[in-house]
Amino acid sequence: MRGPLGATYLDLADVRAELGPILADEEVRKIGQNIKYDLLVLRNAGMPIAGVYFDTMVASYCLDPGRSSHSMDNMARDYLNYECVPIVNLIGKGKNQLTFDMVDAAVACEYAAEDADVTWQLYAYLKARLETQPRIAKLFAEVEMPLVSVLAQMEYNGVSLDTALLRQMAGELSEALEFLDERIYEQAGGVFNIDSPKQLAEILFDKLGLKSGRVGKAGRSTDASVLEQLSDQHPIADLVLEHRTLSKLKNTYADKLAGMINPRTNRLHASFNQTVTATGRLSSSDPNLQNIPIRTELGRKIRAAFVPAKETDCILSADYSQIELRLLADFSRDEALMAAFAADQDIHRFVASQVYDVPLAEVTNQMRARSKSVSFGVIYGQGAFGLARSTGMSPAEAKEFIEGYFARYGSIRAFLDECIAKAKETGYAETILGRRRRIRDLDSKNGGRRALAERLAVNTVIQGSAADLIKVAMLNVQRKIDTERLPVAVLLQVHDELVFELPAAEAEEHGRWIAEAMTTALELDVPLKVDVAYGPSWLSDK
DNA sequence: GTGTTCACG
DNA sequence: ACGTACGTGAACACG
Repeated sequence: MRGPLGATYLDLADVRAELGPILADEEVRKIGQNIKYDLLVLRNAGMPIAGVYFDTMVASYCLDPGRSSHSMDNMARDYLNYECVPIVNLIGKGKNQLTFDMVDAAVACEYAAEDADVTWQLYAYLKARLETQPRIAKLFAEVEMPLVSVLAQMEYNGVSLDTALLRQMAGELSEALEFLDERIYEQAGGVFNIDSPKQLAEILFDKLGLKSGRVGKAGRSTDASVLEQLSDQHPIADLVLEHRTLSKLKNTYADKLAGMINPRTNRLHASFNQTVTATGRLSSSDPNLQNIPIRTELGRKIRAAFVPAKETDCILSADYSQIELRLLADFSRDEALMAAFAADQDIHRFVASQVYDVPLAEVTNQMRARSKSVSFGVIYGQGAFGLARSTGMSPAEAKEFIEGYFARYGSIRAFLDECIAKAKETGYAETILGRRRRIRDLDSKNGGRRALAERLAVNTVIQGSAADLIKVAMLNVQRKIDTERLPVAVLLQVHDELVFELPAAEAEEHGRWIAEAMTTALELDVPLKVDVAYGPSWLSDK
């Protein structure tokens, strides 16, 4: 057939008739590069795929999650010593770029053939490498490959948004910002671009003569921590902080989200990326739905716009409680910590009572907050300086507190040391399911680099194991939805949380099995806990 | 394209 | 003396 540009192209009905049955045949194993994309494109073109077997992008990620790119071109260059024909040769670039369906079929065929050939060769190469690493091969075959289809389903589901609410919020934010603009210009004695850190620094530190703090490559920092320091010296600091908060909310969320709704489905279909992070976590993009505000009252309201499409449905969220600390307790086998989780104690209160050596009832809010900071700090490998900064303690106090913490939790110290020792010995940090991240610089003579490597060795084990856990949970949840044909749609994964759309009348019932599926995803010696909340939007109180 | 800033877990 | 908590993605300014 002839297209609008005179190019020949294939008729969709012909393609569907020819390829549809093969693609739908479970017995015909599918090998591809970034198969999630094909799953979505072909499903939307009336050709659902079964028998998803081997994704070269996902295989490469399992073998080396720290690699900067798992694109076919990049892998072909590194693994096959082959330079692929750049797609720009076919479609050009910039504003006159074509889409692939506008390319003449004969030209497209040549390109597609290279694509298939290179993917096949990558498959052979990656399969052989996987065969030398049984745990990674198992992780790939039993977790990551099945997850491809789950993520495709999530992306296909998308999420419904209350656009009127977003518009209203954007309007209110605009008004508040205009008001703030005027007051900032007043305080600054002139108009400037508040969004330009460079111009803002000139106003603050040159024109108004405030004392500058940290300096970066591009000049004096104006970030939130600096502005907070300045807030008792000049009223402009708080105004700028407020301006930053509001413009972030407006530009990144209130204005943007509605514009990304697919007019065909009336829903927002983000990407959940499986081959991006070094630790095994997913990432989300276009838009990122893993960083929707929650920490402040105002920002949190954005979540009210994440709604079910039908009035009879609801949004249900299920999140792991203290997942990383539970893993830390399990890995370190610290008896007191394990007992505290077994008894379902408020873990930060419990730790505070032990470190300060006071009865649970006498733990103050400050004691609890400090213990919470240290526990998080442990997971990230934080030192006394960092703890001091995050709690407001003096560095000496912080140092003392950390010493007290490890005096009480010697087995945690031992676990951290073991993570580092293992990584030094093997060159890898390894998660509960055998996912491996290469850790360099553990022997570096540069103290800073070595310390960073040690933090990575620890953090990767914990963060990566939590990622393994929720991936298994997602597989179990989607499997049950499919086999029992339940009216439940998985919408989002936010690292320790899954978000669903389901009939409001059945929320209790579905919440029960979802929590069960999540808590039993992996067998640990520490009980896992999942909090479930549901309501008319993602805002729903917990 | 890079740097800064800030949203999340 | 040095930097100083892990993992992400996006908007904006600037050259």
